[in-house]
Amino acid sequence: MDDVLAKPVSIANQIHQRLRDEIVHAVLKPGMALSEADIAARYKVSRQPVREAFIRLAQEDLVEIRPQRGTYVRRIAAVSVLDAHFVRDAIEVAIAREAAQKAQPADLEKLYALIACQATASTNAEFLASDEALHEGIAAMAEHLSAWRVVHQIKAQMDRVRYLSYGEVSPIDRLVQQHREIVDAIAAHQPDAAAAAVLRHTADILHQLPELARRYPEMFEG
Amino acid sequence: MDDVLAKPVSIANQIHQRLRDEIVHAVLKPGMALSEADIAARYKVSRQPVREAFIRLAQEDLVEIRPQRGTYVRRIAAVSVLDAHFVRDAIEVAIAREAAQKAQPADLEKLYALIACQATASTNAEFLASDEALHEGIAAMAEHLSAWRVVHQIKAQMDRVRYLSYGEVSPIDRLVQQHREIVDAIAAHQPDAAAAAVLRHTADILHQLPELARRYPEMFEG
DNA sequence: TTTGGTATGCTACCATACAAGTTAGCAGCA
DNA sequence: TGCTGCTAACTTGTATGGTAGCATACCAAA
Repeated sequence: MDDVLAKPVSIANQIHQRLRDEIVHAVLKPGMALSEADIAARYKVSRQPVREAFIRLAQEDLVEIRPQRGTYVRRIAAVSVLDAHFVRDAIEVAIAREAAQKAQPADLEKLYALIACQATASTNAEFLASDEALHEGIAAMAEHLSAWRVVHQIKAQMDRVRYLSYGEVSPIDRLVQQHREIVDAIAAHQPDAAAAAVLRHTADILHQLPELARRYPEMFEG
Repeated sequence: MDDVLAKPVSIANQIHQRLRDEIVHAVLKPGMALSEADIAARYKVSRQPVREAFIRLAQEDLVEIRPQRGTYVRRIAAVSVLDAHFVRDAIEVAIAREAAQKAQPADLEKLYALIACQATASTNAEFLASDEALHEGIAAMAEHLSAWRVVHQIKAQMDRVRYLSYGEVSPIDRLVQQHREIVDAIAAHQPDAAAAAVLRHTADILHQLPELARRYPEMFEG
């Protein structure tokens, strides 16, 4: 299954993807200063493609460009996570409802395969990758892939928090079980049940938020 | 009421805003080729800020950058409009529900003022501006402004169609009436009624779509 | 007529140089 | 000691030149 955004051709695109990953995975910590010149030197390229990568990241709200001052990895705003959650819920519930109506046996098999894959995932990155693939698969089934692209972008804010919380708060088994409930409801062509299952699933991260903000205060703003 | 994205400082930002407006208002027609050099010459600036504006537009799906080939105003894909509609519905319905719960008298006055303003609008641009202000105001009341930012971006795809259809299909009076029903439901603190009103409102454009695609085939793809 | 190679002019992409603004730090003075 | 103001070292923003890739037109050969 190809990634939803696959065009790693130009240098600017490559820099963008790498920086995006590093920010989402919290390798580049919130609040950290990023200099065009520094990144350019690190990757042995000129400032120009780095600059263009920064522009993309800024539009995704992952960095903040302060003119003539510097570019900084955005701190995680609790309100942003809440709003990201709000938007994601709205879209994914709608997607799940349509998926429940359009579900085909062949598609369902793939989803269950992904869930099985999750259950045996050994690393957080591995789990989150198949997690994303699952949600994307559901969107594909509902024939709303470009709606999923919106979620994908929004999700970056939440994923930063999820990487912080790996193994600390949310047990994998529980998430896998929630996934199973979602797909079961879809397979049974029950839109309401699917919507409810999605809500239960996405609600989890919100409960973790206050604890995480307490534990990693320097990564949050406000 | 400030616009949701107000930072027209750098040349790149100014170029971006102007081009965005011209694309959304269909001054720059779908399929038209945009050259960095041409735009730079038109606005008497260098190619660099134009290029950065193109990058922003590409991320908003308003232009398509084909490396070493050219940059083109995206044709309107019917499926994109459908998906834009899908996402917008999902978010705006959720916003309306929360607005219905959090509505304050002072906020409601502003909304009714906007509706009155719409009823007397003489140009399409004027109407759409206050239309946007109304929906943004509802989002502000629901305390989900950043969710509205997502809608704002998505909406660009639909607005291009709306500008095509001015005066031809959708009578202003009808839209204003729909707005009134939405705000009435919110004022009455009835989430379900508000959601239903929003759905009725946003459904209109979908009915216009086939007719518009028939009338302006060169602006659509597929 | 059709096919294939080539020249030309276009494009976006990248590197480099310069400009303009901000900030931190330190020297010097009250 | 504490404040003021300058300087120097950053930052991003803009301009410009050169390069590689693609498309078209043209011409020659089959």
